[in-house]
Amino acid sequence: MLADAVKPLRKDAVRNHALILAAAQEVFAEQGLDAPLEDVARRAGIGIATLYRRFPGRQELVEAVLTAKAHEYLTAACDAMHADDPWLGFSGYIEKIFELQAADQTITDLLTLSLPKCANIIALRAQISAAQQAVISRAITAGVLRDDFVADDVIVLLLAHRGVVQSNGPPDAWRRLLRFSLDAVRA
Amino acid sequence: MLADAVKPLRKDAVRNHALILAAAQEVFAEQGLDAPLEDVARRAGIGIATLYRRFPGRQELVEAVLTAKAHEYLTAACDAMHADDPWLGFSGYIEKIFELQAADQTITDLLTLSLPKCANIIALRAQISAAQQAVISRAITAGVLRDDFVADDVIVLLLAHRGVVQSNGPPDAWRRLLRFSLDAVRA
DNA sequence: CTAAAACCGGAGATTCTTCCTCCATTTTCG
DNA sequence: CGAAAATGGAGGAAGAATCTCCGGTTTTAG
Repeated sequence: MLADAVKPLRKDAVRNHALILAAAQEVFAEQGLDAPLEDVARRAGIGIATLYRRFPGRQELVEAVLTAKAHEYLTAACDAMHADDPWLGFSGYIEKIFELQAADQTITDLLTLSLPKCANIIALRAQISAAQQAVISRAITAGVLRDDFVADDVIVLLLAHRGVVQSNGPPDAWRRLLRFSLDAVRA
Repeated sequence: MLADAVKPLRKDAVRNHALILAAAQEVFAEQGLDAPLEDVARRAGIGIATLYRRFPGRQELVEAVLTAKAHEYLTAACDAMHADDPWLGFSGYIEKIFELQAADQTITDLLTLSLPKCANIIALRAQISAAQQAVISRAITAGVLRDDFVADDVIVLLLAHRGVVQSNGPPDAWRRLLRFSLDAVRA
């Protein structure tokens, strides 16, 4: 493999690249990963053609956004792993990801969607899984989490949570579900 | 108000009316209330124009379908109210409506959607509410249901359930949520 | 400073989907 | 049988989203 000499982007191109990424984060968070790309361009304050020049298609943009999100998520899992108390670690983790998802539709996709050719997201996902499993195992060993709880249950909870968040009912209805969820899984 | 002499429909028209209704039940159950009406016509085996002649617009069709669903739902609530055991009544009710919703997307809409000018659905909904409240109150009084459980929590559970059902994960993931839900709300 | 190269933006062609109507043909019923 | 009622499918209207062309502008290098 030869090191390909990538021609450096012009500085306005670099700036727009960043603007697009930031706008995409916001728009995807609000509308989901299939939001119209025109909305992204409008929020970035640039033309649609520019967006297509920086990111050949939706896939590339989605990958960039999800990679950033994955880092955020991974931080939550690591924090939980290192918490003092096993139950606070676990429950804080669930609360945290519920909050993330309440503010950002893309979180569920991050864990459930299959991103075919995106190695770095797959790698991040593996790290998240590992940290999450540590949180779960520790809580079960400490006797504070029901012993039949498995990693897939986190996804079930996230899917359930999304159902509540996406409905247009009272904006804090999901806190009620959080409470139910924690009551349900505590040993 | 004069009694308006409604001209009787021709027998083929009556038959098609029934075919459309049956098809709409199936299609809406699978795809949601905003499924294309062409799909309904196709499943009914009739032309699109015929559908529009029998039902002027989507609204009328939706109301007809939801009215039928509401009866089904009301039956579940009444059964639960008359069950021998308060907990079995409540838990059986939740399980029943989860099953209904797993097979039929429209159930959530029935309780959450506002159907402006449809008196009979509003009436049915009131009956459902009353029966459901009886089931809840009885279970709380008997000390088998957490005493802060309210009617709106049923909607939270249904919304959560829908989130799981609509995801394209394992088709029985929702049973896991059912288990969590019942564990969470039992006193 | 100047000109080439890179970049920008938005109009608009394209495709897709759903809704709904027109009208020639078929079915029902007295 | 014949008139009235009903049917079905083609196709126009409308809206949403994707992606490209190209005239004009900004950056960069010599």
